[in-house]
Amino acid sequence: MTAKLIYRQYCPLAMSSEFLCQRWTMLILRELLEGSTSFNDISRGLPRMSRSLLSRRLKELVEIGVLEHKNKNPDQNAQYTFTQAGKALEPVVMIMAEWGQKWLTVEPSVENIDVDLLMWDIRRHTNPLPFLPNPFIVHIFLNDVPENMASHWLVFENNDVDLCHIDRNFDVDVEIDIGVRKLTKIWMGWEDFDSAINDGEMIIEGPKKYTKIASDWFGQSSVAHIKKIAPSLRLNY
Amino acid sequence: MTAKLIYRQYCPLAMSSEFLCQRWTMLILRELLEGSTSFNDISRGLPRMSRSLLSRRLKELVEIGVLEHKNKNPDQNAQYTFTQAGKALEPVVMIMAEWGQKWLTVEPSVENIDVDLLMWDIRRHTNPLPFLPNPFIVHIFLNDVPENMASHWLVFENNDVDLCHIDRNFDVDVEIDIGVRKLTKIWMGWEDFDSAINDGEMIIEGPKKYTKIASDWFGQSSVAHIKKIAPSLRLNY
DNA sequence: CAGTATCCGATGCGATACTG
DNA sequence: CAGTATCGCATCGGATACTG
Repeated sequence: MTAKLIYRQYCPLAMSSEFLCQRWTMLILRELLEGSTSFNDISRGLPRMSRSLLSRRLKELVEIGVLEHKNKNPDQNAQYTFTQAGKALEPVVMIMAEWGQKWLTVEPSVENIDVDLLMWDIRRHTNPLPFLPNPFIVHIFLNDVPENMASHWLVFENNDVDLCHIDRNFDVDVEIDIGVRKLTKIWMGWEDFDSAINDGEMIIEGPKKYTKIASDWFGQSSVAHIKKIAPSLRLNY
Repeated sequence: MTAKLIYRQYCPLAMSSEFLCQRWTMLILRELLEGSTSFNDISRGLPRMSRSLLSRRLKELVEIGVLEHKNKNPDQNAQYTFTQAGKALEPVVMIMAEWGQKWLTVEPSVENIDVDLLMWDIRRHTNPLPFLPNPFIVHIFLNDVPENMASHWLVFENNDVDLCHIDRNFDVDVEIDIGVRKLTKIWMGWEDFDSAINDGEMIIEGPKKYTKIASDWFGQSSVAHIKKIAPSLRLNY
């Protein structure tokens, strides 16, 4: 490793931690696991990380042998992918995420939600079901953020889903009206999709055949299936 | 948390990482899992960590709710123990350790072994078998370190094992002569106990009924059972 | 033994600006 | 799009000294 070693123990946890527990490293691995491969996509998932630091971390991970950097010479399609050893880190990332999902309070994290990050995150977990029309347009209106950040369109097309922030005069199929914190909680599995509709905090309009299975095509976070512990037992990190 | 938040994402991996991936924190958890509960014992397992930082980290972990601090008022037997949430971190620690055990090269870590740390680590995994005499004294002589650090005695007594650095004129039952790096490798499961004896790098003397089952009472690291990948595939962290 | 307060120096990191 | 170099400051953490 290019960086200086801190722990210098023969214990494998210490060795792993020397680089895995560097700032941002676990989250970079998460981005890769979520499917991002390009520098800009990874960066988009880590908006509070400086690009220069991301560059350094990726380089370290490549040097160590966790990642590979392909197509870096031709100026097209450069991408970071896991090596075999890197792929083996998936359970490490997942189990740490699952622990957090189960044990941590959510209140601090839903203050000051980064809207773009949330929508980016949602998009990559949507399910372009064959049953849906092509294209299938969903307009999400966030009713509690500044107007210029409120509208987002999910464009299900050709078995893929695009995210758009500008109104292209879409022929909208389904309209969703919701607060950004509520949306986060639903997407994370912290609150129930249907009960949000029933209590009126989420308004969803469109042909019933699409709205009634909205939770299917909308998707959820990859840890949404992990149940949280009772609120009184949750930790305030 | 008293410290400032870095990631500020609603992602549970990010939330967990806010404190789990602080410097030294994973290793503190390891110490607790290895059975240490007192400040000094924990510190002994982390010789390169300053006590003031350990103090701060423990305080943070207590504040978050991962640890409890018992008996801190009376000046006796103060101890740190896991809460329910903290105990649930065991798989997180283990899986990260197991990944390291499987995938990382060992060469950097066996340069400059901290002898006291190794012996401390060995002691807490020894097995005081009922079959052994009481007391049962093992003298370990490290043949490649400065003379004043070479001798260590394991004292199996009353179903417990003590570690001693001073010759108390012990009535030694078993004598072990070995290099410190070789000892580390055997203890970590990186090399085989018996083959080390056969190739002469480890000399063990005493009644055959004790020496032939030496690997049983000597014990091994808690990740020694995880097999390493082929050397050519290992990562240089 | 079981910590804690203070001090100050190293370095990690973000901001900015730049290249191909 | 895909990074990299430089600069300067904030903060992290080690050393030291101290307390109960």
